[in-house]
Amino acid sequence: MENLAIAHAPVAHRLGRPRCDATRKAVLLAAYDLLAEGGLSRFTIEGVAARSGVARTTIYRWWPTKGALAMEGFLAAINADLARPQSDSVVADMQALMRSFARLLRGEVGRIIRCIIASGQSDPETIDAFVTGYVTPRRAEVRAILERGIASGELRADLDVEMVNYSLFGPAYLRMLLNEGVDEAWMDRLSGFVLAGCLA
Amino acid sequence: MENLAIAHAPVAHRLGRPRCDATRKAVLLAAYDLLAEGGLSRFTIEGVAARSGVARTTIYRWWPTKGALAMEGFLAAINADLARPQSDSVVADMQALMRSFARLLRGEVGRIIRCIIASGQSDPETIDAFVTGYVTPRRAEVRAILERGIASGELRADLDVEMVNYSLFGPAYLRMLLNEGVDEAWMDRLSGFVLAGCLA
DNA sequence: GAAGATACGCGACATGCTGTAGCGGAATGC
DNA sequence: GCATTCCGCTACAGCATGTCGCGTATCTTC
Repeated sequence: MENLAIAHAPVAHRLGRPRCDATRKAVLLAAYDLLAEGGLSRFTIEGVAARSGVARTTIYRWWPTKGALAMEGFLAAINADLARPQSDSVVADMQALMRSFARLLRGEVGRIIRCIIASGQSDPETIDAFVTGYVTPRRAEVRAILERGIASGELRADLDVEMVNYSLFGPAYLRMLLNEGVDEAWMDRLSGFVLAGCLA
Repeated sequence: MENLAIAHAPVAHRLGRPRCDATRKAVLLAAYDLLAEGGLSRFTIEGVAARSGVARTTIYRWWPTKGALAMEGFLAAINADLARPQSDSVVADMQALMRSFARLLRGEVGRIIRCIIASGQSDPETIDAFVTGYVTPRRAEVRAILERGIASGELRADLDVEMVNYSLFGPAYLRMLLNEGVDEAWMDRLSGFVLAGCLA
């Protein structure tokens, strides 16, 4: 809930009344809740205002678009709930990570990610924030695991790490967005398929 | 423009004035145009009504949701513009197909697909229609190519065809949705990576 | 302590889209 | 001719958006 120096940073203001942090947090929490409960359709700035008890005009003052608000509410709420196992086998670690990602996509967070991607299609800045604040860090984690595997000789030395990343996450996102379901069995099948081609 | 017995079929009406097909086509064309021009944000039923010259109430009578209208406008307009090469090499064929898919995603159709996926996130029926009317047929084409490769011995006999499908299209969709760009060079790299693991 | 600056809540307003309803005219089958 | 259905028109209520003042609260600087 604290990793949010992204926008509206405190800036060590010099003049005037400082921004009320309780208000800001109430807005972000309400945004997250509404997102998690009702999806994109029920997510409105008016709704966030009503739920948070913050004046609607205040929200308009600080967040430029609905998407930006949703994004920040999301980023403010996610705690590192993705498993980060580290065993002898990099393949096993990746499979565990992808299984945990599948659980994530099926739950509350998944619903919010869908909202963000959806509203980002008509608002590039939302997508940028999502990529910067969420996707890129996750990719870095995967990259680290894979490079560990390369270093240990478990994986091919000439492995295209970025493509492995895409081949694992791309299908998962797609299945979620197309309502095809992201269960652990399917995810195992996918990671099995992709990682089989990565072995040394 | 004719493959549309999906909804509102003619039904060989027995009584009353038959539905005006020109009106229906005008609506679908306007829907497609608005989608292609302005994206999801500028796509409204009111806008479609204004552009098509059809009364707004008439549109409400025939299309249940905005998403359904967008979907049908899209499906009514796409002609088979995906390359369907058939050479000696299944790998080359797949690479050509994916390149052509990359071009598609970068163009007008890509923008519309983004709209459909976006509005589908708060409207399951839109996604269903998209999967049924677009995704599934395309998957079948890929499956046919891959099975040809298996039969000819070019590809592994135990290949998980469905996972190849996902590994190729999943990343492409994801890159498009995340505004990362789907250029042919990247697509070649992806298909090269995936198909390398499919060889016999 | 006073002045200036900023944050917040409140009320109001214009705008646009949604979704529904009723009416009248037009086109069809019986 | 008649029932039936389609279509366009007008109207309406509802809701969300985005902006504007205004009054008040809270902070820094002098």
